[in-house]
Amino acid sequence: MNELCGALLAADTDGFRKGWPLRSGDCAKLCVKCGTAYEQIAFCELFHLEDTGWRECTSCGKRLHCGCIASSAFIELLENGGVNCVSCSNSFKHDPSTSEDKPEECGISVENSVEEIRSSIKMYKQSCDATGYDDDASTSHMKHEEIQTTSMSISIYNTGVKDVQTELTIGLASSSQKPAFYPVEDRELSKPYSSSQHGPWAHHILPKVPKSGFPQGFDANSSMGSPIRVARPPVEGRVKNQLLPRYWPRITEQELQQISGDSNATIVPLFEKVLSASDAGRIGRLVLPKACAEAYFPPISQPEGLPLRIQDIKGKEWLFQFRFWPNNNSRMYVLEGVTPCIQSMQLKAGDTVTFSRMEPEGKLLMGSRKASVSTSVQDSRISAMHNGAIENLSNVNDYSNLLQSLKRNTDSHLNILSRNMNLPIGDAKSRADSSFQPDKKRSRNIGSKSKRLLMENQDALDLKYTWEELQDMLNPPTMNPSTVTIEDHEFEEYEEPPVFGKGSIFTVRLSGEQEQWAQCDNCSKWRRLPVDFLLPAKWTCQENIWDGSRSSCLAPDELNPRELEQLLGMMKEHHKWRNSMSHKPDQEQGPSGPNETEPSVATTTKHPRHRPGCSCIVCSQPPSGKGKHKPNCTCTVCMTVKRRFKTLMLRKQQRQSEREAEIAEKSQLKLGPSPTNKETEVKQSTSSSGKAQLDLNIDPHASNTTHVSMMSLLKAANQPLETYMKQHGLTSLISEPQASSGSQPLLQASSGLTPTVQEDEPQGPNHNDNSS
DNA sequence: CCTCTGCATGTTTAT
DNA sequence: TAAACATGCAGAGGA
Repeated sequence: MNELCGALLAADTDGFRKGWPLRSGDCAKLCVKCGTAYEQIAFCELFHLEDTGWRECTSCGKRLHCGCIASSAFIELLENGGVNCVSCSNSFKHDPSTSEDKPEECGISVENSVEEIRSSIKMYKQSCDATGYDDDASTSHMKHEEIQTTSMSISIYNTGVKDVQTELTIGLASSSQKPAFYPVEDRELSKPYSSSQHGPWAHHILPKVPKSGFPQGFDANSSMGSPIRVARPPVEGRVKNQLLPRYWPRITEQELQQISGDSNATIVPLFEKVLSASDAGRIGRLVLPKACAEAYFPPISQPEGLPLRIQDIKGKEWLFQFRFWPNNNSRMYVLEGVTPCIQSMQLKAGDTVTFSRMEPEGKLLMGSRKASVSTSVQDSRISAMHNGAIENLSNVNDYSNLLQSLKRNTDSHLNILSRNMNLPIGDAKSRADSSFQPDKKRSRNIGSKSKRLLMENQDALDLKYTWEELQDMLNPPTMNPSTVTIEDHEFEEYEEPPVFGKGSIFTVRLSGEQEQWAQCDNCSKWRRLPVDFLLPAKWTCQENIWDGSRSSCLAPDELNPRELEQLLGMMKEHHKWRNSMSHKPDQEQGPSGPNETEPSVATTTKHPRHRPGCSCIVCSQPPSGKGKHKPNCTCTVCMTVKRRFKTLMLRKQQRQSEREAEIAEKSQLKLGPSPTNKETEVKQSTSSSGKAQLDLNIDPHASNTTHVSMMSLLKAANQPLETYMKQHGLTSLISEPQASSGSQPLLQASSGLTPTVQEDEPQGPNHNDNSS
């Protein structure tokens, strides 16, 4: 039976398609011609139920039959032990012991009292009277005597609360005479999924539109911003299933008016598609969603297809070739010859083309929407939210949070985009706009299909963060680590995970002063920071404690556009340089540091993985000479050094204890010949080298230390590092042999302006020698 | 050599 | 895992 449903319901009969929200195939599951009931309800008039339209009984696993059950009220009922399916009227009383449903028993079917239902219906009717909304369409199908069950959705506007749409879903189970009423006005707002997938406007289910335009009672100039109609397109023709939401037309009032012009024609939005790079490219082929093509365009049996006339919003008629390619036993529909039209509309990848149909003549119409419209609408809605314009929404806080989260994500995305693409934030925003899609699918994976839109050139690819760079962004947790040994490798173990620090840019002024630049996560302005400041994952102007005049997002940017461009250019060069370094791992740069091609970004000269701000033990070492930190300095760098130094001391003591225990054990046993000195040496060397692979804190003096008490170590660890080093005649935390071996010399940046840094990583085979 | 055309293929998404 | 879709690509044809 199901296979007939879509086609039959598509018929313009009995007013089924007169009402906008209640359209054939939406909630109705009866053929309007024959009255046959169909069990499958692909959709309810609730939005976003396509993935929850079927719901299994939590006890028996039996599938219930109405999309309405996805509403929170219904789920609640379900969880309370049972529910009447508004589709088949069967009630399910769950018996977990038998895992069998008992249709003959009525479960908790309806929570709303009859009075509540009547009241709501009355409210609905009053609303219809007040707004002129004609409910014929919603009720006409009820005239069918054969109808046993159905459900309908009613959208009510301005029912006492300004700009708030109250959406009611009424399920009628006529056979059992048990109407089920589910107020679901909170549902959309409380479901992050909804908005993340379809944008914050997605919950607007607009009632019917007599012609073009929005229903009476809907304030197009309201603080809700530009009204966008998001409606599932009609189910008709050969479409077997509902279209994917991403193709649902989001038509603005302005667009509707543009399309319809002065005519009295009714505009039926069909579908829309975000242009891919291929679509917008010169090849002139627009790939049509299969379901849309088969649903709304003329049927074609030959690959050659047929010419199709489509009128744009300016009234200009375009002739395209609508055809298909055989593809994997399927078809791929394309509209050929769209380049002139695309160019005429000045569309590019990321923009959206919309397809509508003018009724009654059935002429196909083509509209477009620049990608930025979506964002601006979103923003306007956000600002509306912030203005409290819809504060009466019951779940406004959640919704607002959601929107702000969305915006944050967007901004964050823009920041990354700006950073990665070497673009001013405005340009990045522009590009992001072109790819911004509120669909869950797209937001879920920015780097997927939209990647092709975002990263169009090699430069952008070059600017992706490398794994090493990401490592640099890992800020160490604040807790002291414990040390675990796994297969001879020692690891610092933190209770808290490391966090990603924010990326930043390091520069050196002509005066020799080092600078770090970071971008505010709120306003995207670049702020100057101390070079040794470890950026957290998120950083805003408010945290700019070093420059009171720029500790607010309102403060002007310190960089003019040209300087910003230079800064980003430096970053780009820096990336390139680092990439080239990463491709030549064995090739060390000379002691003079970076070559001519290296930008003036201050980095270590020997190891591209390190830079000022890096938290590794080497980079954390306070700079010697000029700018040396004070012994009691509590800056992040010094604290990190102290912490690691303490770890080092503890580990040294532990190792010494182990060694002593081992010797004691051997001397006790005396069972076999003692290993020769050489063997012992080899053994220790092997063991040590094994650990040294990952040990950042090897103290070369450990082997010379005969006995160190824990207390003395702790004492040493707590005293200023300089004091300790002075007492032990140390000039560096790195071993003297290491420092003098020539394989890992102390290095200065070419400019001599970066902090003294040393490698803390194994650098090839020689590394083991240094630590043994 | 360039463009067009049709198909193939890899990627992403839905089920 | 299958379907949908974006895009690559080889061959044909024309400038």
